[in-house]
Amino acid sequence: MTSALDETTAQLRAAGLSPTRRRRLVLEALDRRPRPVGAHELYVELTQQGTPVGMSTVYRTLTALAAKGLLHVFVRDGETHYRLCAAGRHYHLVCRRCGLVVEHVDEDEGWLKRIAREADFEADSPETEIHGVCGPCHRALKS
Amino acid sequence: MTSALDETTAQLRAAGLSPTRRRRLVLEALDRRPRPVGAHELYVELTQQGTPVGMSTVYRTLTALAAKGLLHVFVRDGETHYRLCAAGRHYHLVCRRCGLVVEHVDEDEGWLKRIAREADFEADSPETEIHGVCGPCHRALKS
DNA sequence: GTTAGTGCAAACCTTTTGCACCAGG
DNA sequence: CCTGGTGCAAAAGGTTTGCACTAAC
Repeated sequence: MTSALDETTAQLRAAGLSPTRRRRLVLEALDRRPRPVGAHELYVELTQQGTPVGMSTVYRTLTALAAKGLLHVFVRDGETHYRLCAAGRHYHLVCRRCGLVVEHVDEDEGWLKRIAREADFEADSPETEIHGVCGPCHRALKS
Repeated sequence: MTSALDETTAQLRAAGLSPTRRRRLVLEALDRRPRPVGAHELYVELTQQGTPVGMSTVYRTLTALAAKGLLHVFVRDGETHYRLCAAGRHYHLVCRRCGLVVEHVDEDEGWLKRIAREADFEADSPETEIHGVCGPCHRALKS
């Protein structure tokens, strides 16, 4: 069966993008990644894996997917990185050492609302970024 | 009296940077800004105000001040922006419309610690970023 | 066949760097 | 003097764009 392929196809359709070969390959590559990827790295991966893609296609696809809300965007060392995102309210914990991003769902839904109210903000995007060092990296640094 | 000048001088010395004319001017310009400024904008401001400065000096000064912890760094539309920062634990609320950044001190010190613990992170930098729309912008958008 | 997608190369923009000059102690 | 700061111009990324070609319905 071709469920993986079908799934990316469905995702693209749901986003209102025609499911072309390149787009599916980009989405599949993203699907395998635990942490945000830069356009160039993705380009190299797809090219080496025997799928020639133009840089512009990579950029255009990533931009389109992000605009549709399928990807989260992170900036790391002056380079934009993208990662598949879960829907719904959650926070992002970003490791500044290895770049890992953990999506954490907080049970205490009221916290963000309270902060926003106190600061006179509409915190419409719950994708709050918390920066630090992930557990594995922290333990590696201590040793 | 020249207290303003003295103050930037003191800030620079405290940061371990010799208080040159250019650096003081950069710091003073930042002091007048409620929201993060990009290097180019700062360059234009200083130049128009009759103080010729090289772009490289602006960049080098901003980088140095940020490295010393005197400035917070934000990325907006692919351009790095800098703002004088308060010391101590606080969150940043960033308006995606006007770029305003509000520093909010939360009384509930435990929240961040709890999130970090649950996600196995060391949230060493309390300068968490919350994105949204500030009150004035939100009201402007509704009208 | 018509419309959307793609590749290439050039352009763009922000930021960094090399090097000669300058300033301040 | 001598060291660090500065300016200029060039280079270095990363990203976008114009245009001709291709592919999919």
